[in-house]
Amino acid sequence: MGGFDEHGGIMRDWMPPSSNSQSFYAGMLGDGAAGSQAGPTVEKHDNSNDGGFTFPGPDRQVSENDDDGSQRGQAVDEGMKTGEFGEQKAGQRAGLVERMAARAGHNAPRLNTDIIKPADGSQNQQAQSAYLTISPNLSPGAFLDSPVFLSNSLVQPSPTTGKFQFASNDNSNGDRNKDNFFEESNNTSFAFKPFLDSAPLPRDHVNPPFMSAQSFQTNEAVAQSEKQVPPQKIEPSQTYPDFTEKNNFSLQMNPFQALNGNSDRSKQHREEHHHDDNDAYQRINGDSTNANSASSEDGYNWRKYGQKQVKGSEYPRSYYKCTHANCSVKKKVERSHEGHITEIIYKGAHNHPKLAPNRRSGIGSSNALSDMQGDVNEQNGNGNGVDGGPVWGTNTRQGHWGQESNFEVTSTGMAMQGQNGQFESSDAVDGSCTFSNDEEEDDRATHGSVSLGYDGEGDESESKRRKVEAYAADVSGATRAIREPRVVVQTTSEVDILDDGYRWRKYGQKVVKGNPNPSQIEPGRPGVTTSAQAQAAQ
DNA sequence: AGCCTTTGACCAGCG
DNA sequence: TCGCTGGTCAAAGGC
Repeated sequence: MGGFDEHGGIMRDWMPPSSNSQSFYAGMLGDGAAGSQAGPTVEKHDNSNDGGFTFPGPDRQVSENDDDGSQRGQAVDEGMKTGEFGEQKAGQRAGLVERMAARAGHNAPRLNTDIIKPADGSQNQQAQSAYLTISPNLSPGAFLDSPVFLSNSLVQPSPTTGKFQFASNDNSNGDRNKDNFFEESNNTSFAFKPFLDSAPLPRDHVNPPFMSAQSFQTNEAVAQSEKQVPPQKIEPSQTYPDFTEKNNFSLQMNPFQALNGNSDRSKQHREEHHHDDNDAYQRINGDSTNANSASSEDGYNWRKYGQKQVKGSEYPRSYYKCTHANCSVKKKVERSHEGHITEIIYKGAHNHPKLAPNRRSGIGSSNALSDMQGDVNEQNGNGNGVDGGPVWGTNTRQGHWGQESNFEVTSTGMAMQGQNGQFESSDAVDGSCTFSNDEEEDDRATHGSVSLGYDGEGDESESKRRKVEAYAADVSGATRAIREPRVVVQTTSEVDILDDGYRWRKYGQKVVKGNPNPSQIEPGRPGVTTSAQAQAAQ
Protein backbone atom coordinates (compact mmCIF):
# COMPACT_ATOMS: atom_id res chain seq x y z
CA MET A 1 0.00 0.00 0.00
CA GLY A 2 1.44 2.92 -0.12
CA GLY A 3 2.07 4.28 -3.28
CA PHE A 4 -1.12 5.81 -3.74
CA ASP A 5 -1.59 6.47 -0.19
CA GLU A 6 1.32 8.55 -0.33
CA HIS A 7 -0.02 10.31 -3.23
CA GLY A 8 -3.11 10.75 -1.36
CA GLY A 9 -1.24 12.40 1.35
CA ILE A 10 0.29 14.70 -1.01
CA MET A 11 -2.88 15.39 -2.68
CA ARG A 12 -4.38 16.35 0.53
CA ASP A 13 -1.76 18.81 0.99
CA TRP A 14 -2.10 20.14 -2.38
CA MET A 15 -5.68 19.96 -2.55
CA PRO A 16 -7.59 22.97 -1.88
CA PRO A 17 -10.81 22.69 -0.13
CA SER A 18 -12.30 22.38 -3.45
CA SER A 19 -12.63 19.05 -4.94
CA ASN A 20 -11.36 20.54 -8.05
CA SER A 21 -8.06 19.39 -7.06
CA GLN A 22 -8.96 15.99 -8.13
CA SER A 23 -9.72 17.15 -11.51
CA PHE A 24 -6.47 18.84 -11.42
CA TYR A 25 -4.72 15.77 -10.42
CA ALA A 26 -6.48 13.74 -12.93
CA GLY A 27 -5.42 16.17 -15.50
CA MET A 28 -1.90 15.99 -14.42
CA LEU A 29 -1.87 12.31 -14.39
CA GLY A 30 -3.79 11.95 -17.49
CA ASP A 31 -6.14 9.25 -16.57
CA GLY A 32 -6.01 9.27 -12.92
CA ALA A 33 -7.03 5.75 -12.53
CA ALA A 34 -4.96 4.42 -15.29
CA GLY A 35 -2.03 6.38 -14.23
CA SER A 36 -2.25 5.19 -10.76
CA GLN A 37 -2.37 1.69 -11.85
CA ALA A 38 0.87 1.65 -13.58
CA GLY A 39 4.03 1.22 -11.74
CA PRO A 40 4.68 0.46 -8.20
CA THR A 41 2.92 3.44 -7.06
CA VAL A 42 -0.15 2.34 -8.68
CA GLU A 43 -0.09 -1.00 -7.21
CA LYS A 44 0.11 0.47 -3.88
CA HIS A 45 -2.68 2.62 -4.66
CA ASP A 46 -4.85 -0.24 -5.53
CA ASN A 47 -3.83 -2.10 -2.56
CA SER A 48 -4.54 0.68 -0.32
CA ASN A 49 -7.97 0.84 -1.64
CA ASP A 50 -8.48 -2.76 -1.19
CA GLY A 51 -7.18 -2.55 2.22
CA GLY A 52 -9.81 -0.13 3.07
CA PHE A 53 -7.77 2.83 2.42
CA THR A 54 -9.83 5.82 2.88
CA PHE A 55 -8.65 8.92 1.44
CA PRO A 56 -8.96 11.23 4.32
CA GLY A 57 -8.66 14.22 2.24
CA PRO A 58 -10.04 17.54 2.93
CA ASP A 59 -13.38 16.46 1.85
CA ARG A 60 -13.42 13.74 4.27
CA GLN A 61 -12.34 15.96 6.96
CA VAL A 62 -15.11 18.22 6.26
CA SER A 63 -17.43 15.35 6.26
CA GLU A 64 -16.71 14.84 9.82
CA ASN A 65 -18.19 18.12 10.49
CA ASP A 66 -21.14 18.23 8.34
CA ASP A 67 -23.38 16.19 6.25
CA ASP A 68 -22.49 17.79 3.06
CA GLY A 69 -18.95 17.16 3.76
CA SER A 70 -19.81 13.63 4.35
CA GLN A 71 -21.23 13.33 0.97
CA ARG A 72 -18.27 14.92 -0.48
CA GLY A 73 -16.08 12.60 1.33
CA GLN A 74 -17.90 9.67 -0.01
CA ALA A 75 -17.73 10.99 -3.44
CA VAL A 76 -14.06 11.32 -3.08
CA ASP A 77 -13.62 7.93 -1.68
CA GLU A 78 -15.65 6.44 -4.37
CA GLY A 79 -13.68 8.23 -6.90
CA MET A 80 -10.56 6.94 -5.38
CA LYS A 81 -11.74 3.45 -5.17
CA THR A 82 -12.98 3.34 -8.62
CA GLY A 83 -10.17 5.24 -9.96
CA GLU A 84 -12.49 7.59 -11.54
CA PHE A 85 -10.79 10.83 -11.06
CA GLY A 86 -11.51 12.26 -14.28
CA GLU A 87 -14.47 13.13 -16.19
CA GLN A 88 -16.68 10.62 -14.67
CA LYS A 89 -16.80 12.50 -11.49
CA ALA A 90 -16.24 15.81 -12.99
CA GLY A 91 -19.80 16.82 -12.83
CA GLN A 92 -20.15 15.88 -9.28
CA ARG A 93 -17.02 17.55 -8.31
CA ALA A 94 -18.00 20.63 -10.04
CA GLY A 95 -21.10 20.66 -8.01
CA LEU A 96 -19.15 20.27 -4.89
CA VAL A 97 -16.96 23.07 -5.78
CA GLU A 98 -19.83 25.29 -6.33
CA ARG A 99 -21.41 24.29 -3.14
CA MET A 100 -18.26 24.76 -1.25
CA ALA A 101 -17.71 28.07 -2.79
CA ALA A 102 -21.17 29.12 -1.91
CA ARG A 103 -20.85 27.93 1.58
CA ALA A 104 -17.38 29.15 2.26
CA GLY A 105 -17.36 32.14 0.11
CA HIS A 106 -14.45 30.81 -1.67
CA ASN A 107 -14.57 31.06 -5.32
CA ALA A 108 -11.32 29.96 -6.68
CA PRO A 109 -11.12 29.71 -10.38
CA ARG A 110 -11.33 26.29 -11.69
CA LEU A 111 -8.12 24.86 -12.70
CA ASN A 112 -7.68 24.52 -16.32
CA THR A 113 -6.26 21.11 -16.54
CA ASP A 114 -6.00 21.28 -20.22
CA ILE A 115 -2.90 23.26 -20.00
CA ILE A 116 -1.21 20.75 -17.93
CA LYS A 117 -2.27 17.73 -19.71
CA PRO A 118 0.32 16.17 -21.79
CA ALA A 119 0.09 17.31 -25.26
CA ASP A 120 0.31 13.83 -26.40
CA GLY A 121 -2.65 12.00 -25.15
CA SER A 122 -1.09 8.80 -26.12
CA GLN A 123 1.56 9.19 -23.58
CA ASN A 124 2.48 6.21 -21.78
CA GLN A 125 0.29 6.09 -18.85
CA GLN A 126 2.59 4.03 -17.01
CA ALA A 127 5.14 6.61 -17.17
CA GLN A 128 2.66 9.08 -16.01
CA SER A 129 1.80 7.14 -13.08
CA ALA A 130 5.25 7.16 -11.87
CA TYR A 131 5.79 10.76 -12.40
CA LEU A 132 3.88 13.85 -12.81
CA THR A 133 4.70 14.67 -16.27
CA ILE A 134 4.76 18.14 -17.43
CA SER A 135 4.73 18.94 -21.01
CA PRO A 136 8.02 20.24 -22.20
CA ASN A 137 6.40 23.38 -23.25
CA LEU A 138 4.68 23.84 -20.05
CA SER A 139 6.34 25.66 -17.28
CA PRO A 140 5.77 24.22 -13.91
CA GLY A 141 4.92 27.66 -12.97
CA ALA A 142 1.69 27.17 -14.71
CA PHE A 143 0.65 25.09 -11.83
CA LEU A 144 0.96 28.00 -9.61
CA ASP A 145 -2.06 29.37 -11.16
CA SER A 146 -3.90 26.43 -10.11
CA PRO A 147 -6.31 26.85 -7.32
CA VAL A 148 -4.85 23.82 -5.85
CA PHE A 149 -1.51 25.21 -5.41
CA LEU A 150 -2.81 28.47 -4.42
CA SER A 151 -4.77 27.00 -1.74
CA ASN A 152 -1.80 25.32 -0.48
CA SER A 153 0.01 28.44 -0.56
CA LEU A 154 -2.54 29.70 1.58
CA VAL A 155 -1.58 27.63 4.23
CA GLN A 156 2.00 28.23 4.28
CA PRO A 157 4.52 28.89 1.83
CA SER A 158 7.30 26.60 2.05
CA PRO A 159 10.70 27.73 2.87
CA THR A 160 11.77 25.89 -0.03
CA THR A 161 10.07 28.12 -2.29
CA GLY A 162 11.08 31.12 -0.57
CA LYS A 163 7.54 31.88 -0.23
CA PHE A 164 7.42 30.32 2.99
CA GLN A 165 5.66 32.28 5.41
CA PHE A 166 6.16 31.80 8.93
CA ALA A 167 3.16 33.16 9.83
CA SER A 168 1.55 33.88 12.54
CA ASN A 169 2.85 31.42 14.68
CA ASP A 170 -0.45 30.82 15.92
CA ASN A 171 0.10 27.55 17.39
CA SER A 172 -2.81 27.76 19.57
CA ASN A 173 -4.96 26.98 16.68
CA GLY A 174 -3.31 23.78 16.07
CA ASP A 175 -5.99 21.54 17.32
CA ARG A 176 -8.73 23.49 15.97
CA ASN A 177 -7.12 23.69 12.67
CA LYS A 178 -6.54 20.11 12.73
CA ASP A 179 -10.13 19.40 12.92
CA ASN A 180 -11.38 22.10 10.79
CA PHE A 181 -8.54 22.93 8.74
CA PHE A 182 -10.10 22.57 5.44
CA GLU A 183 -13.25 24.01 6.47
CA GLU A 184 -11.59 27.02 7.74
CA SER A 185 -9.73 27.21 4.65
CA ASN A 186 -12.90 27.51 2.88
CA ASN A 187 -14.18 30.10 5.11
CA THR A 188 -11.29 32.26 5.52
CA SER A 189 -8.13 30.95 4.49
CA PHE A 190 -8.62 30.08 1.07
CA ALA A 191 -7.50 33.37 0.13
CA PHE A 192 -4.36 32.69 -1.54
CA LYS A 193 -2.78 34.88 0.89
CA PRO A 194 0.38 33.07 1.44
CA PHE A 195 2.17 34.93 -1.10
CA LEU A 196 0.63 38.12 -0.29
CA ASP A 197 1.24 37.82 3.31
CA SER A 198 4.66 36.70 3.03
CA ALA A 199 7.37 39.14 2.99
CA PRO A 200 7.85 40.72 -0.30
CA LEU A 201 9.93 38.64 -2.44
CA PRO A 202 11.62 39.23 -5.64
CA ARG A 203 9.50 38.40 -8.47
CA ASP A 204 11.70 35.71 -9.55
CA HIS A 205 11.27 34.31 -6.23
CA VAL A 206 7.65 34.08 -6.54
CA ASN A 207 7.60 32.78 -9.94
CA PRO A 208 10.96 31.64 -10.85
CA PRO A 209 11.63 30.18 -14.11
CA PHE A 210 11.39 26.58 -14.57
CA MET A 211 11.90 24.88 -11.42
CA SER A 212 11.32 27.78 -9.37
CA ALA A 213 8.18 28.39 -10.93
CA GLN A 214 7.42 25.36 -9.77
CA SER A 215 8.40 23.49 -10.56
CA PHE A 216 8.23 20.81 -8.17
CA GLN A 217 11.18 17.97 -1.74
CA THR A 218 11.67 14.82 -1.35
CA ASN A 219 13.08 14.88 0.49
CA GLU A 220 13.42 14.54 -1.56
CA ALA A 221 11.57 15.60 -5.03
CA VAL A 222 12.66 14.16 -8.19
CA ALA A 223 12.44 15.40 -11.57
CA GLN A 224 14.13 13.61 -14.21
CA SER A 225 14.99 15.28 -17.18
CA GLU A 226 15.45 13.43 -20.14
CA LYS A 227 18.16 14.27 -22.17
CA GLN A 228 16.29 15.50 -25.03
CA VAL A 229 13.48 17.77 -24.40
CA PRO A 230 11.86 15.61 -22.06
CA PRO A 231 8.99 16.43 -20.03
CA GLN A 232 9.69 17.24 -16.54
CA LYS A 233 8.76 14.50 -14.35
CA ILE A 234 7.78 14.82 -10.85
CA GLU A 235 7.99 11.84 -8.73
CA PRO A 236 6.33 12.77 -5.60
CA SER A 237 5.39 9.45 -4.55
CA GLN A 238 8.64 8.12 -3.68
CA THR A 239 8.34 8.46 -0.06
CA TYR A 240 4.94 9.42 0.66
CA PRO A 241 3.48 7.91 3.61
CA ASP A 242 0.38 6.03 3.56
CA PHE A 243 -2.59 7.54 5.01
CA THR A 244 -5.07 5.56 6.73
CA GLU A 245 -7.97 6.21 8.86
CA LYS A 246 -5.75 5.64 11.66
CA ASN A 247 -3.89 8.64 10.69
CA ASN A 248 -6.37 11.29 11.17
CA PHE A 249 -3.67 13.64 11.73
CA SER A 250 -2.71 13.09 8.25
CA LEU A 251 -4.70 15.98 7.34
CA GLN A 252 -2.48 18.18 9.12
CA MET A 253 0.42 16.31 8.09
CA ASN A 254 2.33 17.92 5.52
CA PRO A 255 3.99 16.16 2.82
CA PHE A 256 7.04 16.26 4.84
CA GLN A 257 5.54 14.26 7.44
CA ALA A 258 4.23 11.97 5.00
CA LEU A 259 7.50 11.56 3.50
CA ASN A 260 9.18 11.09 6.66
CA GLY A 261 6.89 8.51 7.33
CA ASN A 262 5.51 8.09 10.51
CA SER A 263 3.67 5.03 10.18
CA ASP A 264 4.81 1.61 9.62
CA ARG A 265 3.01 1.66 6.46
CA SER A 266 4.80 4.61 5.28
CA LYS A 267 7.93 2.97 6.19
CA GLN A 268 6.92 -0.05 4.36
CA HIS A 269 6.14 1.98 1.47
CA ARG A 270 9.43 3.54 1.50
CA GLU A 271 11.02 0.27 1.63
CA GLU A 272 9.09 -0.79 -1.29
CA HIS A 273 10.30 2.15 -3.15
CA HIS A 274 13.67 1.80 -1.89
CA HIS A 275 14.90 1.65 -5.37
CA ASP A 276 15.14 5.24 -5.66
CA ASP A 277 15.71 7.47 -3.03
CA ASN A 278 15.23 6.13 0.15
CA ASP A 279 17.12 8.84 1.42
CA ALA A 280 14.70 11.32 0.95
CA TYR A 281 16.31 13.09 -1.70
CA GLN A 282 14.65 15.18 -4.03
CA ARG A 283 15.42 14.64 -7.54
CA ILE A 284 14.69 17.04 -10.12
CA ASN A 285 14.69 15.79 -13.49
CA GLY A 286 14.00 18.17 -16.01
CA ASP A 287 15.01 19.36 -19.19
CA SER A 288 18.40 20.48 -18.57
CA THR A 289 17.95 23.22 -20.94
CA ASN A 290 15.01 24.48 -19.15
CA ALA A 291 16.71 24.12 -15.97
CA ASN A 292 19.55 26.16 -17.01
CA SER A 293 17.48 28.75 -18.52
CA ALA A 294 15.21 28.71 -15.67
CA SER A 295 17.66 29.60 -13.16
CA SER A 296 21.26 29.62 -13.30
CA GLU A 297 21.26 30.44 -9.69
CA ASP A 298 19.13 29.20 -6.98
CA GLY A 299 20.15 31.82 -4.60
CA TYR A 300 22.58 29.71 -2.71
CA ASN A 301 26.21 29.09 -2.98
CA TRP A 302 27.36 25.60 -3.41
CA ARG A 303 30.63 23.94 -3.02
CA LYS A 304 31.41 20.94 -5.07
CA TYR A 305 32.96 18.32 -2.94
CA GLY A 306 32.97 15.36 -5.14
CA GLN A 307 32.19 13.88 -8.44
CA LYS A 308 31.69 10.36 -9.36
CA GLN A 309 30.45 8.24 -12.11
CA VAL A 310 27.51 6.42 -10.73
CA LYS A 311 26.60 3.12 -12.04
CA GLY A 312 23.62 3.33 -14.27
CA SER A 313 24.09 6.97 -14.88
CA GLU A 314 25.20 8.10 -18.20
CA TYR A 315 26.84 11.13 -16.81
CA PRO A 316 28.99 11.74 -13.81
CA ARG A 317 27.33 12.88 -10.68
CA SER A 318 28.62 15.89 -8.88
CA TYR A 319 28.14 16.44 -5.20
CA TYR A 320 27.57 19.87 -3.81
CA LYS A 321 27.15 21.31 -0.41
CA CYS A 322 25.64 24.59 0.48
CA THR A 323 28.42 26.83 1.57
CA HIS A 324 26.34 28.72 4.00
CA ALA A 325 27.34 28.36 7.56
CA ASN A 326 25.64 25.59 9.34
CA CYS A 327 23.66 24.68 6.33
CA SER A 328 23.93 21.08 5.49
CA VAL A 329 21.96 21.08 2.33
CA LYS A 330 23.46 19.04 -0.39
CA LYS A 331 22.64 18.38 -3.88
CA LYS A 332 23.70 15.93 -6.46
CA VAL A 333 23.80 17.02 -9.99
CA GLU A 334 24.17 14.94 -13.04
CA ARG A 335 25.19 16.86 -16.00
CA SER A 336 25.50 15.82 -19.55
CA HIS A 337 28.64 16.35 -21.46
CA GLU A 338 27.06 19.35 -23.03
CA GLY A 339 26.64 20.80 -19.65
CA HIS A 340 22.96 20.19 -19.43
CA ILE A 341 21.74 19.09 -16.14
CA THR A 342 20.00 15.86 -16.39
CA GLU A 343 19.16 15.40 -12.81
CA ILE A 344 19.39 17.19 -9.55
CA ILE A 345 18.75 15.73 -6.22
CA TYR A 346 18.47 17.92 -3.22
CA LYS A 347 18.94 16.76 0.22
CA GLY A 348 18.24 18.85 3.18
CA ALA A 349 16.73 22.16 3.76
CA HIS A 350 18.42 25.47 3.87
CA ASN A 351 18.35 27.08 7.21
CA HIS A 352 19.31 30.43 5.97
CA PRO A 353 18.14 33.00 3.55
CA LYS A 354 19.26 33.14 0.06
CA LEU A 355 22.17 35.26 -0.65
CA ALA A 356 21.62 38.55 -2.20
CA PRO A 357 22.26 38.36 -5.88
CA ASN A 358 25.39 40.34 -5.59
CA ARG A 359 26.64 38.11 -2.86
CA ARG A 360 26.20 34.96 -4.72
CA SER A 361 29.21 33.42 -5.95
CA GLY A 362 29.12 32.87 -9.52
CA ILE A 363 29.39 29.29 -9.25
CA GLY A 364 27.60 28.42 -12.26
CA SER A 365 28.40 24.90 -12.08
CA SER A 366 26.57 24.19 -9.07
CA ASN A 367 23.80 26.46 -9.68
CA ALA A 368 22.78 25.44 -12.89
CA LEU A 369 19.56 24.29 -12.04
CA SER A 370 19.27 25.08 -8.91
CA ASP A 371 17.12 26.75 -8.53
CA MET A 372 14.96 27.12 -6.32
CA GLN A 373 15.57 26.93 -2.97
CA GLY A 374 14.27 29.48 -0.86
CA ASP A 375 15.06 30.17 2.46
CA VAL A 376 13.30 29.61 5.40
CA ASN A 377 14.55 32.37 7.37
CA GLU A 378 14.15 34.71 4.68
CA GLN A 379 10.63 34.05 4.62
CA ASN A 380 9.72 33.62 8.05
CA GLY A 381 11.71 36.40 9.23
CA ASN A 382 12.46 34.46 12.24
CA GLY A 383 15.76 33.62 11.14
CA ASN A 384 15.20 30.34 12.49
CA GLY A 385 17.50 28.11 11.11
CA VAL A 386 18.39 25.02 12.43
CA ASP A 387 19.61 26.69 15.40
CA GLY A 388 16.96 29.10 15.93
CA GLY A 389 14.13 27.14 15.34
CA PRO A 390 13.87 25.10 12.63
CA VAL A 391 11.39 25.23 10.40
CA TRP A 392 10.33 22.06 9.73
CA GLY A 393 7.20 21.01 9.18
CA THR A 394 6.07 24.08 9.01
CA ASN A 395 4.81 23.90 5.85
CA THR A 396 1.91 22.24 6.84
CA ARG A 397 1.45 23.57 10.12
CA GLN A 398 -0.38 26.70 10.16
CA GLY A 399 1.44 29.22 11.98
CA HIS A 400 4.21 27.08 12.76
CA TRP A 401 7.24 26.60 10.98
CA GLY A 402 9.92 25.19 12.38
CA GLN A 403 9.53 22.51 14.42
CA GLU A 404 11.73 20.31 12.77
CA SER A 405 14.34 20.58 10.48
CA ASN A 406 15.67 18.57 7.96
CA PHE A 407 13.60 18.54 5.19
CA GLU A 408 14.16 19.17 1.77
CA VAL A 409 11.69 20.97 -0.09
CA THR A 410 11.68 20.73 -3.57
CA SER A 411 9.21 21.56 -5.80
CA THR A 412 5.89 21.83 -6.31
CA GLY A 413 3.78 21.35 -3.96
CA MET A 414 4.73 18.47 -2.43
CA ALA A 415 6.11 19.15 0.69
CA MET A 416 8.15 16.81 2.35
CA GLN A 417 9.59 16.70 5.56
CA GLY A 418 13.10 17.09 6.16
CA GLN A 419 14.88 16.51 9.18
CA ASN A 420 16.51 19.32 10.57
CA GLY A 421 15.20 21.48 9.00
CA GLN A 422 13.72 23.62 7.02
CA PHE A 423 12.35 23.72 3.84
CA GLU A 424 14.40 24.43 1.05
CA SER A 425 13.00 26.85 -1.02
CA SER A 426 10.98 25.32 -3.42
CA ASP A 427 12.24 27.50 -5.97
CA ALA A 428 15.12 25.42 -6.22
CA VAL A 429 13.24 22.51 -7.04
CA ASP A 430 10.44 23.47 -8.99
CA GLY A 431 9.15 20.78 -10.95
CA SER A 432 10.87 18.31 -9.03
CA CYS A 433 9.81 15.75 -6.75
CA THR A 434 10.42 14.94 -3.32
CA PHE A 435 11.57 12.26 -1.19
CA SER A 436 11.68 12.19 2.38
CA ASN A 437 14.04 10.81 4.66
CA ASP A 438 13.05 7.69 5.32
CA GLU A 439 14.06 6.10 8.29
CA GLU A 440 14.90 9.08 10.13
CA GLU A 441 11.56 10.41 9.67
CA ASP A 442 9.99 7.31 10.73
CA ASP A 443 11.94 7.10 13.76
CA ARG A 444 10.97 10.46 14.59
CA ALA A 445 7.49 9.53 14.44
CA THR A 446 7.97 7.10 17.11
CA HIS A 447 9.82 9.33 19.27
CA GLY A 448 7.20 11.67 20.11
CA SER A 449 8.82 14.84 20.83
CA VAL A 450 9.64 17.73 18.79
CA SER A 451 13.14 18.50 18.33
CA LEU A 452 14.51 21.41 16.66
CA GLY A 453 17.99 20.35 16.43
CA TYR A 454 19.82 19.62 13.43
CA ASP A 455 20.67 16.13 12.72
CA GLY A 456 23.86 15.07 11.57
CA GLU A 457 24.08 12.42 9.10
CA GLY A 458 26.45 10.74 11.27
CA ASP A 459 24.16 10.92 14.12
CA GLU A 460 21.76 8.48 12.96
CA SER A 461 20.02 7.91 16.15
CA GLU A 462 19.67 11.56 16.53
CA SER A 463 18.15 12.00 13.21
CA LYS A 464 15.84 9.20 13.81
CA ARG A 465 14.84 10.68 17.02
CA ARG A 466 14.09 13.85 15.32
CA LYS A 467 11.97 12.23 12.83
CA VAL A 468 9.95 10.71 15.42
CA GLU A 469 9.68 13.89 17.17
CA ALA A 470 8.59 15.66 14.17
CA TYR A 471 6.02 13.19 13.57
CA ALA A 472 4.81 13.31 17.01
CA ALA A 473 4.57 16.96 16.82
CA ASP A 474 2.43 16.69 13.85
CA VAL A 475 0.25 14.22 15.39
CA SER A 476 0.06 16.16 18.47
CA GLY A 477 -2.04 18.55 16.85
CA ALA A 478 -0.05 20.92 15.17
CA THR A 479 -2.02 21.81 12.37
CA ARG A 480 -0.53 20.86 9.26
CA ALA A 481 -1.63 23.51 7.28
CA ILE A 482 -1.95 23.49 3.83
CA ARG A 483 1.15 23.29 2.04
CA GLU A 484 2.01 25.34 -0.76
CA PRO A 485 2.45 23.51 -3.80
CA ARG A 486 5.99 22.70 -3.66
CA VAL A 487 8.02 19.79 -3.42
CA VAL A 488 9.87 19.32 -0.39
CA VAL A 489 12.74 17.22 0.05
CA GLN A 490 13.89 15.85 3.12
CA THR A 491 17.14 16.39 4.45
CA THR A 492 19.37 14.75 6.60
CA SER A 493 21.52 16.92 8.44
CA GLU A 494 24.95 16.12 9.13
CA VAL A 495 25.79 17.85 12.20
CA ASP A 496 27.40 17.18 15.41
CA ILE A 497 26.36 18.65 18.63
CA LEU A 498 29.11 20.62 20.15
CA ASP A 499 29.60 22.21 23.41
CA ASP A 500 28.08 25.39 22.25
CA GLY A 501 24.72 23.81 22.11
CA TYR A 502 24.51 23.87 18.41
CA ARG A 503 25.05 21.23 15.93
CA TRP A 504 27.86 21.67 13.57
CA ARG A 505 29.09 19.69 10.78
CA LYS A 506 32.71 19.64 9.97
CA TYR A 507 33.24 19.42 6.33
CA GLY A 508 36.82 20.16 5.91
CA GLN A 509 40.06 21.02 7.49
CA LYS A 510 42.90 22.97 6.12
CA VAL A 511 46.08 24.54 7.22
CA VAL A 512 45.90 28.24 6.74
CA LYS A 513 48.95 30.13 6.01
CA GLY A 514 50.21 31.88 9.05
CA ASN A 515 48.16 29.72 11.27
CA PRO A 516 49.83 26.58 12.44
CA ASN A 517 46.53 25.22 13.52
CA PRO A 518 44.38 23.66 10.95
CA SER A 519 41.34 25.66 10.21
CA GLN A 520 38.27 23.71 10.96
CA ILE A 521 35.94 24.41 8.27
CA GLU A 522 32.64 24.35 9.89
CA PRO A 523 29.98 26.49 8.56
CA GLY A 524 28.97 29.17 10.88
CA ARG A 525 30.96 27.99 13.76
CA PRO A 526 32.73 30.75 15.54
CA GLY A 527 36.38 30.66 15.10
CA VAL A 528 36.22 28.45 12.18
CA THR A 529 36.63 29.30 8.64
CA THR A 530 33.97 28.85 6.20
CA SER A 531 33.66 29.92 2.71
CA ALA A 532 30.40 31.49 3.48
CA GLN A 533 31.88 33.49 6.21
CA ALA A 534 34.70 34.47 4.07
CA GLN A 535 32.34 35.66 1.49
CA ALA A 536 30.33 37.50 3.97
CA ALA A 537 33.39 39.19 5.28
CA GLN A 538 34.22 40.28 1.86
C1' DA B 1 45.71 34.68 -0.03
C1' DG B 2 41.95 32.27 -0.04
C1' DC B 3 38.27 29.82 -2.12
C1' DC B 4 36.87 26.39 -5.23
C1' DT B 5 37.38 22.37 -8.12
C1' DT B 6 39.39 18.13 -9.20
C1' DT B 7 40.08 13.53 -8.25
C1' DG B 8 41.77 9.36 -6.15
C1' DA B 9 41.13 7.18 -1.85
C1' DC B 10 38.43 5.94 1.89
C1' DC B 11 34.24 4.60 4.29
C1' DA B 12 29.76 2.64 5.05
C1' DG B 13 25.72 0.20 3.61
C1' DC B 14 23.92 -3.59 1.28
C1' DG B 15 23.40 -8.03 -0.96
C1' DT C 1 33.12 -12.12 4.76
C1' DC C 2 33.62 -10.16 0.42
C1' DG C 3 32.60 -7.31 -3.37
C1' DC C 4 29.95 -3.61 -5.21
C1' DT C 5 28.27 0.89 -5.06
C1' DG C 6 27.27 5.46 -3.52
C1' DG C 7 28.83 9.08 -0.84
C1' DT C 8 32.42 11.70 1.38
C1' DC C 9 37.08 13.07 2.41
C1' DA C 10 40.99 15.67 1.65
C1' DA C 11 45.38 16.75 -0.77
C1' DA C 12 46.70 19.21 -4.67
C1' DG C 13 46.24 22.50 -7.99
C1' DG C 14 43.78 26.28 -10.39
C1' DC C 15 41.57 30.61 -10.47
